Amino acid sequence: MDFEMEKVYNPQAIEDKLYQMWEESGAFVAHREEGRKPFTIVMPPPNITGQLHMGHAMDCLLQDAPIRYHRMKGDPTLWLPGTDHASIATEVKVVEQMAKEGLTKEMLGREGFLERAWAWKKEYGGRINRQQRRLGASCDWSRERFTMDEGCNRAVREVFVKLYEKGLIYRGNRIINWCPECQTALSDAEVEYEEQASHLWHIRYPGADGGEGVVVATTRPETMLGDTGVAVNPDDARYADLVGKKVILPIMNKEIPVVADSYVDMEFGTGAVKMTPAHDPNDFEVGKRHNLEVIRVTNDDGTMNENAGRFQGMTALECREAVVEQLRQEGYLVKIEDYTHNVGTCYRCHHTVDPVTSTQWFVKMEPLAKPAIEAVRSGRTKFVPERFAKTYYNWMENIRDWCISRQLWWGHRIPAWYCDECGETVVAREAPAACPKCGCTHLHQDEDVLDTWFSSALWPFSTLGWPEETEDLKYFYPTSMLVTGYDIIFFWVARMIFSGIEQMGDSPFDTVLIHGLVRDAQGRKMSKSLGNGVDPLEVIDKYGADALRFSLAMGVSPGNDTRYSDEKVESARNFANKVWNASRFVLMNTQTREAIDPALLQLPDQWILSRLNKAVAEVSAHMEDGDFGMAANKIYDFAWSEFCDWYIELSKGRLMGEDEDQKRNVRGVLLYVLEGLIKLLHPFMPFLTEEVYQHLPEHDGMLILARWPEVRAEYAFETEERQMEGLMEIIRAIRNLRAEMNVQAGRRTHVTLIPDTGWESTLAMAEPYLQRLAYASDVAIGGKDALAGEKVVSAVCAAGEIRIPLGDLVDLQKELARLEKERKNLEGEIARAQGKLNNPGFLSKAPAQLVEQEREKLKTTESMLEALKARIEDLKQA
RNA sequence: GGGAGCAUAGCUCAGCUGGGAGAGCAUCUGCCUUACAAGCAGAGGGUCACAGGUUCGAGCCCUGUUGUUCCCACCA
Repeated sequence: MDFEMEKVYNPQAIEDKLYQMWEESGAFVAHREEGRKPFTIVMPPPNITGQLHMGHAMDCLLQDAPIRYHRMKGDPTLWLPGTDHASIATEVKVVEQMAKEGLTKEMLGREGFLERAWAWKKEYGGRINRQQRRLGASCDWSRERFTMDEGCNRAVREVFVKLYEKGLIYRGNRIINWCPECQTALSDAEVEYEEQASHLWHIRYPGADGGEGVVVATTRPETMLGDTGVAVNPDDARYADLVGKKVILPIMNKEIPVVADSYVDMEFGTGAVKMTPAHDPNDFEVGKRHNLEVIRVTNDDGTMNENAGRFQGMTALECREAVVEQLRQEGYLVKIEDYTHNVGTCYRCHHTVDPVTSTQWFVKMEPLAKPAIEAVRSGRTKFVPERFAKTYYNWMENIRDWCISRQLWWGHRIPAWYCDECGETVVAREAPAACPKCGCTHLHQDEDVLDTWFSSALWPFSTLGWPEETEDLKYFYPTSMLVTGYDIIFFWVARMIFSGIEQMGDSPFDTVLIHGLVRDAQGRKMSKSLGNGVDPLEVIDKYGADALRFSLAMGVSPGNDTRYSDEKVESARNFANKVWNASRFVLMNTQTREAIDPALLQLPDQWILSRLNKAVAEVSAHMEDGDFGMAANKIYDFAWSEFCDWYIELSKGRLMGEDEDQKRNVRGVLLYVLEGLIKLLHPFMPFLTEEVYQHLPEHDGMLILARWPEVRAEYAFETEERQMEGLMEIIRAIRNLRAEMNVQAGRRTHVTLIPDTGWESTLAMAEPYLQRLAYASDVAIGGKDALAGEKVVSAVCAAGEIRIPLGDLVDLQKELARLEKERKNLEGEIARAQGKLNNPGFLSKAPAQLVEQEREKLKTTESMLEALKARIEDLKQA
């Protein structure tokens, strides 16, 4: 051996070095090759708010594996990385950071605040890049983007102006979700509903004519201060007389009308609903139909405003208590019921959101949603697994206009200017010099920024240079695949699809691969508040990046959640070590590359070459389907259970033997199979496999640039595979006999084999393999009367019968019992096979191949049973 | 209210278009066998949630039931 491979694989020693080698070599950089279809993934940009978590590690693996696979297949391959400014999330973090220094946004001003935000971006954006490198992400850093870089800014302004000019972006006063904590509007998607135990307050609004009036039920009594009407169902006989009349709003002591609207459900509550158009989307709609006044009673910070009278300044909850108390005192409170309902909360800070009327910018969704739905329905873009398309349709078909303005500073400022003189609104790509209407130069820009998802929606083409007609854009758009979690289908996937269709004329992806969440060992969501998050970098420090990656791939099925556990990573780490040591073994014996001479191949060689062929075919198919869990399992199985457990052991005899031709040929096979194996494994364990590749004799550069293995027709050995399986069964049976008889591990025993018809030549060459793998001192081929009169243990396999003379170790009764048990097994199997074959339905309807297979099985089993019975008879006579 | 997922070995989960139930971990037994004790060999362990149905044949397809998780809607 002309190098040192440590006995235990040590990832820490090599990972950084290899990543640096790849990056410096330019191996990750994509090249356009006209006329060839590229494989492209645009990375979902992580937020710059913090560091990567397990979900990112999963994301990373599920993109890096197919990227590396396609690169090895020789496709022009681009994985474009980047980060997201994450408007509201980052702003919250920066504000928190400032608060520790006693600073507020107002103290710094817009400019000063943005400076701090950019400093934050520099620090955390850089940190995320380093973390991705540690995970082994083979993305093209030369094309790295940021949602607020100059190109993305241009794209955002371009889209905004185009949609505005088409009438698809408008400004209006409507009900929106207001977060009093973040002090900004939110889109519907940014509101999370949480179930809360609360009450249903029944309040009497007496008639203005001195009548009884109505009793309304509400979950938010404090909003009554802004009530401007009461609605009942037009078909409700109970209130027919009241419609058109007025009732008195308690506390405020003002008259409000009773209106009839079919929105009201007669069955619920009292059948009469108080109308607060300023604070409820449904009331707002009803109010519009009946010309009800809109009175807002809260401030932006969530406290009550001047319209709340003596309650001004209280928080909503304080106000609720005070209002209820006054109602009680004045006799208007009829009853209080326990009631659980869902309360909308802000997805960033989880404070209760306040639905309020407010002037904001909106995207008109219906015209955009239609073609986006069609793109998926027609199959242009496929969701994998398919069921997520339903989630997508469901959302898109019921979509409401998208509120895109945010009262924040960190983000893309809305490209709208207002004339101070005439009030004209100007939407433009660049700041206008003068008002186009009145010609004055006194214009001020809209203070608000855009929803962070507005820029994310453009990511698949803004990153490729749009609105510039760049070569990259022409060549790489539309992209091949999007990989992301099911939690952001609404936020992001849907919006990218309609934006791509609107701006580029085509959906941005061929496939949307959806994965599940990584949960903790108990199946809980990883979260900061629970403190159960696992830092991928700590896992990498402890077990290596390859182990983490492989553990994420193993046993996952597409779209399903997985649990993280140290045990899984440990198991993957053990596998890495196994492959490392298998490589070490092969390389200890291989200084040069030996050509394989087909004429010299023996049964085990043919078997492993044929098995590798099948592994290559299966893994390739799974990589194409995006079923990386299946691919990883297949590789694991092939590497460990076939190559290591069997072939390496089977190779040792010849490797250490005298036959130079065989020695050379076995080395050739070992190296060929090892090389195939590490190539299959490379998308999952890039570091380990590259390191091994670097040690291969006469290797051609870097594994990352090497070609994906092929299925080779000359290495398809069906018959030999079956013969080898027969031999393996014999070896397992001997090991089993020895274990059951408590034969000392080191003690070699004579073995006699009695071949079944057709197995003579296979068993004739079994001796060296049995010596090495089954502790045989020697192997004799015998007839039915072999070892007659000796104390033997025996077993029957498909290939033939095994007899081992064990002298005094043999307990006749025990041996008989064992054989009887085996006989029962065989008889059971025969009964099952016969049952099938005697069933006319099976014979006529099952595939012919299957029937034939069943017949073969029956024949073999019958033959085994016959041998077993004879053996039992012999024993009984003795 | 609508929709989706899951229910398989003690635990975590695989199981492709229906054709004799698998892996990892855990457990038990024996091994430092010259790649690997992060290992090797052997063993035990399952009414595939329940009830029907389709089929020659069902873990897989259909219907229903139960339990469980999630998403959407938001009747105050």
